[in-house]
Amino acid sequence: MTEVYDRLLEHFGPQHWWPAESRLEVIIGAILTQQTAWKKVEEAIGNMKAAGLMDLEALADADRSAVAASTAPCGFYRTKPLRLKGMAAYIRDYYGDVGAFLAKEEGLRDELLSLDGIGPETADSILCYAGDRLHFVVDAYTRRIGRRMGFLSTNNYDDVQAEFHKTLPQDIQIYKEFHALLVKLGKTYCRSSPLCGDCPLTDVCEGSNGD
DNA sequence: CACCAGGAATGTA
DNA sequence: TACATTCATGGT
Repeated sequence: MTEVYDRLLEHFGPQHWWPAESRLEVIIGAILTQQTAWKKVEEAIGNMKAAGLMDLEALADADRSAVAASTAPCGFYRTKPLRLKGMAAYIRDYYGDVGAFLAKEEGLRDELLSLDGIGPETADSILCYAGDRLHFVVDAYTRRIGRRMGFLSTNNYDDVQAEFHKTLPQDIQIYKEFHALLVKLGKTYCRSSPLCGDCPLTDVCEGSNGD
């Protein structure tokens, strides 16, 4: 697994994840990017900034329709605006600000999971990229690649994450970079089998199908 | 036309 | 517990 990381980093270089100006922006982006191309998330975040919604108070108190107008490029107009507002209201009401919320030592992941619209991957994205916690982010590419490369034996989210946690160095930068690199590899070579021939890791990849 | 994007919630067996 | 469906928009 670590060899895969080394070779991906050498081949693709640093991916500079997570692109954001603040931790709130990471959280918002994590919710907006669900089943949505990142380019659209950038548009939506730009819209939110222009509308003054990149702020915990403003977002929590904003009209759902106003938030929807900004997040429109990301689709899910009935759910995402409510989820963003719900998240903002929760953090504001119970912690005051994002920093205080992310500083919580225990139970932070469970608390994130209790919020509407935040599942395992989104929670770990927030913990890893906004909170600098050692929570590896497991996505569809990660499981597919891990299985093809032969370094993952299970498919369950928590089990896959545990494999990474026990194999990787306890280094937040590696956690951040590795996940970004796996997404980069997946988007570039693992979408359709013909591309596998040009993949830089064909020598350690067992096959192109099996999904 | 089908398929997917830096998933989650809900329903079914 | 393990799948299947729905959510919405825009790109390929």
